[in-house]
Amino acid sequence: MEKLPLSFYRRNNVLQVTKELLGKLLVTNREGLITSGRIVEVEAYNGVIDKAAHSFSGRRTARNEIMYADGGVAYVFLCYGIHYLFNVVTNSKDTPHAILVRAAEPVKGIDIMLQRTGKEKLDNTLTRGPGNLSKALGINTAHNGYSLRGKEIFIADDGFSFNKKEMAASPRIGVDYAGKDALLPYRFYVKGNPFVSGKPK
DNA sequence: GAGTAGATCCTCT
DNA sequence: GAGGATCTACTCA
Repeated sequence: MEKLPLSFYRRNNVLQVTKELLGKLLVTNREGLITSGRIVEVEAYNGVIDKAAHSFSGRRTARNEIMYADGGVAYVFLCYGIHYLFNVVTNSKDTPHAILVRAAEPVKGIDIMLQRTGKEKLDNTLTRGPGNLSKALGINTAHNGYSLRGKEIFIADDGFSFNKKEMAASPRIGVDYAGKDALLPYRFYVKGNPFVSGKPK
């Protein structure tokens, strides 16, 4: 199992990187507790020209500052006061591309994830949707800016990949405020996977 | 099964 | 002071 190299994240085509994240393993290691999931749903946020992105038109604030960093770090923010959303920053410095990881299939540490989410047994709600995923993996704003090749949180390739026929694209979820950019097919997911969230329009 | 309200808090205007 | 890259539970049918 290999951690993805920085060159994977620092390419300039965020859509390509987004597609290639499907099937990779997202791993967290909190105080020795290792949990991981296979990524089955992601969304691309295309820098300054994407109205749905926090970085639209070059907006740069304390919150989204990390989007302007070199690719290969985590961007975590709190949404609706309740949910932490985990993003992968891509491309190079000053180009604020990011990928929202929306869902993963539990692989390791399922009992730990159940404990964190207060669930009794594994079902498809454990890591379905960005809020649940972060909760199960123990991700919060403390991880903002962390390297994705670090000890506590990283993304790895274990040689597995989904068949192209199993993947599909659709508009993104929950970004209706973005006008016509809300219609862009920037969401990629694995067809028929029970952990994939949302209802594409 | 579909539709809606409520939770809850940080960030930006 | 408003609202958000969400989720769940509850209503009504």
